[in-house]
Amino acid sequence: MGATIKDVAKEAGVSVATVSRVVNGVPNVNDEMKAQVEKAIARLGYKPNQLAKGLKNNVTNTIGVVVTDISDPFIIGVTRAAEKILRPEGYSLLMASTDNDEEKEKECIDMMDSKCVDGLIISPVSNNIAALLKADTYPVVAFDRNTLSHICDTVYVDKEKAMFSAVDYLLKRGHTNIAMISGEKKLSTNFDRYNGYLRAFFENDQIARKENLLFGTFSRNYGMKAFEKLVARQDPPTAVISGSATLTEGILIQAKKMRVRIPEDISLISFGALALQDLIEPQITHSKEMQQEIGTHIGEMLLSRLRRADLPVRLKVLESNIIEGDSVKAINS
Amino acid sequence: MGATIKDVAKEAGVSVATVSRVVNGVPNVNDEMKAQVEKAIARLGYKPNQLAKGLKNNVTNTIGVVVTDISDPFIIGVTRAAEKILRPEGYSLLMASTDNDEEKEKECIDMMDSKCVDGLIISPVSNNIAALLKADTYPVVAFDRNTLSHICDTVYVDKEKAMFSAVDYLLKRGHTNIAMISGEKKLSTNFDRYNGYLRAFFENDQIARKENLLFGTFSRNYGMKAFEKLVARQDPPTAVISGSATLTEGILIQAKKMRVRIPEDISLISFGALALQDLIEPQITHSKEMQQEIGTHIGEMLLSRLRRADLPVRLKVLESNIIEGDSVKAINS
DNA sequence: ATCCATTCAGTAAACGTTATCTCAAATTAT
DNA sequence: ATAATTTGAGATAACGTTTACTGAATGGAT
Repeated sequence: MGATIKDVAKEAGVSVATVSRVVNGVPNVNDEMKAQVEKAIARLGYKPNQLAKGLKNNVTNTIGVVVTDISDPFIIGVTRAAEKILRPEGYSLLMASTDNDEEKEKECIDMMDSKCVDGLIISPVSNNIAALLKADTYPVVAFDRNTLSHICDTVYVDKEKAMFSAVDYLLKRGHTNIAMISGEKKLSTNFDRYNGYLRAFFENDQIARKENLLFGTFSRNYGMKAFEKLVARQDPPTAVISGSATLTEGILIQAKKMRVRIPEDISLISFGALALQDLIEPQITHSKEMQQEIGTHIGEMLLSRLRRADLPVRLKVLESNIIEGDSVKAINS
Repeated sequence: MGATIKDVAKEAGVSVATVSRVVNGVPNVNDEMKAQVEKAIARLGYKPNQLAKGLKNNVTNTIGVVVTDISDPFIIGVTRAAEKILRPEGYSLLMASTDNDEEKEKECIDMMDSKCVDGLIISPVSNNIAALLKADTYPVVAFDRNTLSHICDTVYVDKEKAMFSAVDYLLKRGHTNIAMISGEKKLSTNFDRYNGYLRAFFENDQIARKENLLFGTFSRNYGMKAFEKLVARQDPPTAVISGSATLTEGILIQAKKMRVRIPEDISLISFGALALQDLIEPQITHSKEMQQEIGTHIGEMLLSRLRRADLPVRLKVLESNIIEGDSVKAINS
């Protein structure tokens, strides 16, 4: 334990109230005394205890971040962008991974709550945490899911539309046997993808086949396994849409291993670019992940709500375009 | 604010002391009363306020992580591995990026201090933060630097040896014009690289040239710039050693752009593998980064010291081998 | 010279816990 | 039946802050 306010008071020969006033820049304190206190503070290296401050003032200058995995590249990109906004305002980030486990997610939220964070950034797993998250009590910003958009501020990319665009793009180029490989089925973001997929088929007067929709986890491993399974089918798809950059990595590794050429044998569209896009053949046609934009919006939404709690609940929907590469082959007759 | 211990006491018709006893599993409390209190807790959804607990007990169950950039892949890998060890023990991570700025680093440490973290994980920037970091007051584990190894527990990879191995490997294959591209010159990890580089030349009876040592930042951008500069020289190096995976990415991108073939035109060894190693031609000869091992050791060291403060200061040195790929061409006569 | 504002600094209660100290009641030993 | 011990639960101080309240001293207006 470092020096406390009491030590400073004694050292400077004043009361603790005076020290507190000096520290917090409250007016009505004599210049001479102020100088004396400041000298004592410097001498003792006094730093106010944020725990005590938090207890008294209900302010911790800490923002909780509850996500599936703090080492997921997409999550990190988002978090880092949010940190860039929040740190200059004095906030630091308390991070916890849920590993896509609803039980752990509940624990994380409870923990954040009992550590009295000033706000929370969350990409929810469970579909019924609305009750847990007392979003009316403190600022909460959700991202990458839209299940909470009526409860708390939310920023997400319109995945329905992005998926629609991707499927439409493929259908227009003659593909109809189009597989989609994505993460956990229960996530709203995957329900959106599903809807976009169906709508594109519907609008193009084509029939979607349910065995072309593969859900697993957003991991390199699942990308490999799912792709392997697809290729082994009697009627392998002519095109695959990958739900995340991590999945795409797995798909590409597996394709290389099985000597499946992209796009000659199978076309590919990815949600999210690869970290090393520039070095890889072919360039992958993809829909932008927009980590920066998402993180920045999260930071700004949180700040504005920290300043004014009575704002209406906001929903920021970002749109993602398809960036063309060379991973799609047209197979029109 | 949720319910406090007082509310629970009132609800259950007992004193706060009794509630506290129930919550903390202190014996000597009547079963009937205990049941009553537990019911009240459930009814009110009471969760102990960690701020108050921390103030009273000097325990926050929070570990600070002070690193150059929380979005650096190496740092994240390490942090995530440490989290895997620490979370099950009830600790969460408070993270802050220093951006390699000594001033910011000081602020981060002060902040962690005033937020009363139970321990600190740090990869220091400044060479004289020993005074700041009261490592005798609370557990500190440093990594990726060895400047603090006499002050606090440290885990790092022997970069001197790794660099020696890399340079030796190249010299033995006929290279003598060997460039090294690395990050910030002031970091101890780069001084170690420098020493390893020189020792390899010395032991092989070769002369090292100072213009072959390039220091900048651990970023993709610097990798590109530095490589461009090297290639443009009158006597471009026949081999390049890259100080990190991020730098290697930049180097490869630049090489492709300039149509420099690896290893035909220039050989390459990288500190750290690429995320997509498997997809890239050629396979890059590299020295393992060992994020997992580092993070795990950090977590374990921290835990053991949290349990026993009086352990001697420990230094865990990991060794990294060269993994051969196809990015080095022998040029022996 | 008296009164009223002002300015400044100290006292103490409060934030939500825990733990020590009491003390009453219940149990055991005589 | 009484004394000695054990058990169970309440009151309260303390952790390090902030802030409303109190009050002394100064200064200006009458």
